[in-house]
Amino acid sequence: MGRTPCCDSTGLKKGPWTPEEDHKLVDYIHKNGHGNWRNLPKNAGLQRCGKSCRLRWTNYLRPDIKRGRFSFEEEETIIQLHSVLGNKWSAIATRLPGRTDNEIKNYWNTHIRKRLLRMGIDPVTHSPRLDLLDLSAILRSTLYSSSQMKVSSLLGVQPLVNPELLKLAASLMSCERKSPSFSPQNSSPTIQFPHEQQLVEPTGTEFNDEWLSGPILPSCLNLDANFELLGYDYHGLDQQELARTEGKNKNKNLCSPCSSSPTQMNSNSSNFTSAAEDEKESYCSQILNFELHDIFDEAFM
DNA sequence: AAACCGATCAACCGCGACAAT
DNA sequence: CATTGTCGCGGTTGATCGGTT
Repeated sequence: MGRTPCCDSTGLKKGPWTPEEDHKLVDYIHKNGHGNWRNLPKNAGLQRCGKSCRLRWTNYLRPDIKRGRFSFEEEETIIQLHSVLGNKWSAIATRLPGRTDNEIKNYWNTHIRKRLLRMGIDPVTHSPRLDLLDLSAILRSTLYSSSQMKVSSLLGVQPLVNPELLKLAASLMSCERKSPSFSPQNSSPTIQFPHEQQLVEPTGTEFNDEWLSGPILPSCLNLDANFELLGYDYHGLDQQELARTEGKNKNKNLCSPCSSSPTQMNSNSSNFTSAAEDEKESYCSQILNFELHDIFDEAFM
């Protein structure tokens, strides 16, 4: 590329638009259409670059723009689409009539992203941030129980903890240790549950205090097998775009634990109040907890 | 009242895609 | 095929505002 940006010309105004400039731009586009953005400012009598005019029009002055807070359904749609399309804000915007890509992007970064993080959901992968879960507590009790296993067997009673739990924990640890530089871009690990994989029996050298006190859960867990069951509604998505996006997102976990059919929730189209946001957060947390319980139930029982 | 801080969002910038030459 | 020009996208910035200290 390397060509000069269109705004290089000196003397062109930058910064916030005045009502007069807005009026000029709207008036010109209503009469002539925008046509060539590069020539538009000159023809419209604006001291702006075409790029600035296009942005002002598409993000602010367009008559079909819906302003105001995002509705419950809109936010849910954004989360669902983001889990499929990633940061394809323009693609997401085409499915939200009246909303611009810029508006959606801002809303994502200022509201949704933070809420997902608070809920322990990775806003990039839409999967639970298992690195935040405190498995150390589980492991401590497991370790304690494992030491009792021999005693239990000697006594002829069943151990209190499913030994598979211990195996899985060991597997998780070795996963973390083997790939400390793991990133979603260079790998697509999927957790292998005990019935699917030969697990390494923990030995005395593998379990130590460092493990129990350090960051416990590997970031390489991928629970997509379970989260796919949440069932996205892909209806209405352009299949070509999906295919294109899947190429870029193939290493990501394309699911959203806090998605659901809008009808399952409060279907009022009311805008969010802080209370409503709390309600939504709570709702999503419940789903997340539910799913996590399912996962661990399935894995350990 | 003033300073500080975080949230919000309009606007900018750089770059890639694609069409035209 | 290479170069040039335009458009649009996504990341980032910075002005503004409201709340808190």
